[in-house]
Amino acid sequence: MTVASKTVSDVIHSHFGVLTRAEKQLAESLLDNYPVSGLGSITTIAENAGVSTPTVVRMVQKLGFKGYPDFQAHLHLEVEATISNPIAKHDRWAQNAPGTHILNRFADAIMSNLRQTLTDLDTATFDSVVSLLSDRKRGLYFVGGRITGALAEYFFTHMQVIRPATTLLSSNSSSWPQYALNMNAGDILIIFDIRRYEQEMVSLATAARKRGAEIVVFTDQWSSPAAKLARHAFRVRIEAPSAWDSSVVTLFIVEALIEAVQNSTWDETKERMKTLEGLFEQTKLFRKPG
Amino acid sequence: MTVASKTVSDVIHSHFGVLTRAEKQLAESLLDNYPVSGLGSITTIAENAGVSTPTVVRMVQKLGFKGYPDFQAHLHLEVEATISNPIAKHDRWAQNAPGTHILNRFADAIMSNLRQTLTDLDTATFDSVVSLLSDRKRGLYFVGGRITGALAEYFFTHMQVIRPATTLLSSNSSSWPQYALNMNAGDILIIFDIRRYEQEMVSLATAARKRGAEIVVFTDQWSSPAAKLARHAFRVRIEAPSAWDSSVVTLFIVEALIEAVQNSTWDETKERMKTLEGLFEQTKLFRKPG
DNA sequence: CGTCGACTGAAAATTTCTTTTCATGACAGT
DNA sequence: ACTGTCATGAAAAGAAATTTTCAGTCGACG
Repeated sequence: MTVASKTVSDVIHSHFGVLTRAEKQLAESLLDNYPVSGLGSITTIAENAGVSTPTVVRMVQKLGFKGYPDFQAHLHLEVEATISNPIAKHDRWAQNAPGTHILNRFADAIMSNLRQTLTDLDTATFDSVVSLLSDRKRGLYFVGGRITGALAEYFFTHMQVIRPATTLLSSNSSSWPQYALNMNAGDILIIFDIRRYEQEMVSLATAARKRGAEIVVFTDQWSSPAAKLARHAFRVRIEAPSAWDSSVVTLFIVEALIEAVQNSTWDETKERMKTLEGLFEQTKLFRKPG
Repeated sequence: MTVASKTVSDVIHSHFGVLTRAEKQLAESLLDNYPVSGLGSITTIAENAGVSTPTVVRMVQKLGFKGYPDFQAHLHLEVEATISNPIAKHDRWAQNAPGTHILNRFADAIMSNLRQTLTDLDTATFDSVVSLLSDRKRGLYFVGGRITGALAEYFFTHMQVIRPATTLLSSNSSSWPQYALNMNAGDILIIFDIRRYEQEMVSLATAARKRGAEIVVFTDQWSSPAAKLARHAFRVRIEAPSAWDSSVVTLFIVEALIEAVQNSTWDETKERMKTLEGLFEQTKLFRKPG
């Protein structure tokens, strides 16, 4: 008999009628807190159900599995399907792109990075950072390195629209001490530092901490040394089929943060954005009169 | 040592630094598709990671577990927490109520954007742009708007490492005419222009065309007016569950281009990068003597 | 009341998994 | 070049799990 695409739960239900007393007892136990209860060894689940191990073997064979390992393999697949995310199953990308094309390979890598990053990412961390960034009493300072400078700038540009008191540090580290000097207790320093890590980031972070600033770090899975000084750190997967690291997932998180912050302070942001729109229009008029 | 309430994932991360090569390899394998990948037997996961079973045992002990069964028991508890308690830490990718957290909704949107963009994208266009950018006889000019300026800068920073004759135009449009004046026939102007489109982009593109430059445009699905003047245009999906447009997929294409260009001119790029690395090192020595 | 058939778990047999031991090879420091 | 340290996996030893065997139990039915 084949168990094909039906879930283990389905199979148990459909066979419930032909099960014996001890087997029904076992089935109940398995369905209770399904499918996690089937994760352990045959001994464990036999004990939990209050039956003997041979009963387990007989039942899974009656259900159509080859043996207990086979049964458990099916269960594992189900757990995986339950836990793992929707983006895991991306079928064919661009049909016109052959499988080996760089675009496809890149897409695969980015998918995997995104999936892993989100798996590791604690939503509580994310939410905490959002509320930190939403607090208008705190000044925001953004800094990035040679490559990540663009990300810092992107983040900064948006936050500057959303709220006041945002500053972008030049990517030239010699000016950093002056910025640190201006920081007040409760201010936030957002650091982008992925390998190869910049030496001066640690000094900057230390100086900021001394001034009482909170630190949020965007780094890679191997963690910048500056992350040790941070209140919150985002460990992003950055590997790509390339000589360079990928910033795509980092940008993803930045954009999600932007939206979340904007959303949490919408009432205040709304007016601000309207005013700003007006200013932009005015600037254009100044430059192109008529 | 106790591993108490920290998740296995946390423990792996916090120990990542002290892991050896094979152990890191194993850790990667475990974190990939965590926590499901740790469900099988020690033999299975060792095979999946391409390491020996003793390595597995040594690592889990190094992580503070009593042995593999202990390690797996913790993992099982986490799986249980994940599945049976939707509000638990791992509720992202929510199985029952998909897309409640902003991260989920963003991920869905980006996935969809990426898929659609790749479906619409002609690989021939991509490859043509790669060969244009790989041609060292052509000068490269990058320009972006208020928001997209960061993308232009990111692209520029990488290309500057890979090849000579790259220029980043200031995002202040008043200086653009001077840059246009310097362009030669065959040079390439890479424009980032997504809604709301910048008026001056068309003027710049027109001026560049007059000088004989080729134009490559990154725009959105509604197309910047500058795209009409372009040799090649990337129409990227930019919609996000946000008041802002998403640049994630644009950055994706930029990174793919960077890799493809680097790859197609690796022999020349190699030496160049080595020299550059040396220069960076030297700079550091200058800044931090001793 | 006796017989039969089916169910069940104890225990043995078997298989698989986990842990330990140990030889090898790589590498840093002398 | 030598030496000691460490990482690694093959293989053996040990432990546990899985499957099979088998005898005891129970109820159905004559």
